[in-house]
Amino acid sequence: MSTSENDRIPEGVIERLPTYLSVLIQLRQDGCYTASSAKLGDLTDINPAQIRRDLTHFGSFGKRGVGYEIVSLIDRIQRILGSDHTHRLVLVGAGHLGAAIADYNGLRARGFVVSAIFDNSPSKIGTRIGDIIVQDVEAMPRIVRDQNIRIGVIAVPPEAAQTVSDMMCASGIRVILNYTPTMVRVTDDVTLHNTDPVRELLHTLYYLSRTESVARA
Amino acid sequence: MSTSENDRIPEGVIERLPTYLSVLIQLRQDGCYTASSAKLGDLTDINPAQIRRDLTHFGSFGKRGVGYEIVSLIDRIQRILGSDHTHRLVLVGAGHLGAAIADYNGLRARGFVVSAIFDNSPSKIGTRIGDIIVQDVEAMPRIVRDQNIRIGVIAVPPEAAQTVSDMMCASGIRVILNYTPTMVRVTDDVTLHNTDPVRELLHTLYYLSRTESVARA
DNA sequence: TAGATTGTTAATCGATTAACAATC
DNA sequence: TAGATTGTTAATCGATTAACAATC
Repeated sequence: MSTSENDRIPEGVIERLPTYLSVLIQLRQDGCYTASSAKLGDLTDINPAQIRRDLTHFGSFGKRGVGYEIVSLIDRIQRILGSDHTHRLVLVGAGHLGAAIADYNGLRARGFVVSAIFDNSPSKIGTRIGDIIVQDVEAMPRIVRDQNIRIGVIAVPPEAAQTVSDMMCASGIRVILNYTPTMVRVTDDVTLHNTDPVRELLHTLYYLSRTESVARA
Repeated sequence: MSTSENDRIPEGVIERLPTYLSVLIQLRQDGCYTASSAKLGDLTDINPAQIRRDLTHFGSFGKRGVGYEIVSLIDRIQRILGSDHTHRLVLVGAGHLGAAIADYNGLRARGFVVSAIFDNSPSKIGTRIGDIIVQDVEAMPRIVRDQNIRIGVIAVPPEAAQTVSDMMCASGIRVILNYTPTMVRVTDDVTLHNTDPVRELLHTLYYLSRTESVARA
């Protein structure tokens, strides 16, 4: 019964890997060469034992008495996640939110390339965002298929989210990042990730009222 | 040992409440009056038993044989989360992302009001976003204190995130929503929520490569 | 009453953590 | 070698779920 690669990996582990990656990249930029699980734990608020255990799901990457070699661990995690090569994505919605996503340099820095931007408004179609020309959303399915693109980002008004999602599912998109508050339904072979600022605010609000009750008491 | 209110509530429960709220609001808009845990489970992909159990942490809101009365459950959850009244927030960063957040109607619809928008660029200060005039970020601490605002949203370039976060912590902000990829450090009395599109993409990427390996096999 | 669905228990499952031998 | 830190085990902790009696 080996430690690595065989078992199904808990979702929590996968969720933490990008966090490790962020911290490691920051550490390397700060000039560090190695990092112990204690240091990573301090920076991420994750228990060091858990970090070590998470990593052993994929192999043993550290040196006892030393820690983890940052560059090589970055490389390992990137390979695990599949971010060791470039991924193209399509973006639907050329409003402020779409523009914010397209402008965001961090995407390219981490291996994501916005291949095309779509909108359905004649006032948007034909305009540029960065160096990409906004196209009619009707052209999306063809481009997704032709270029074999698997990631789609939804940044349209909430009413249009389900329609766009349906188009993406039908076109062969495999991962959807939905920036809309609408709870969209997707086909079984598509992974959906919702990001709703309001839902996040509501969640933190609970803790806000809690700490204030405590302060009152 | 009563069922309600006393025990510490698991974080997972609190994370799911906003999801229930979203679905309930959609159901009511669709003209429904009651919803069973089975129906909610279907719409949220959450196990019905878990939904019932989550709710009993706070009381018993359903009618056996009938389900949950939607309006009253919405009301209950809003009270639990503290979203039964309006919350003001400040937004720092008047770029595309800031504009997208400020423009977003869903905020107001769920009880959040953008009280002020700040930037540090002379080209932004004095311009309007919606009906709010962008102010110099230097004015932020005073306004937060004077208006007793407890929620801050960071939508600035990554390099500036820690500085803005520090200012917010020092001003008395209690909840920070960070839309920057930078992992900021906050004081102990502040709740931080990070939203990084790249981190979310990386996370879903893992499942992408997985399903494709399976397809190959 | 009969049918439906909750609230709740008890069993399962899985994730987190402390501890330590292995080893750099 | 002595000190440090990993990899890994075993114990703990908590969350999920199935099942069903209570009850609308």
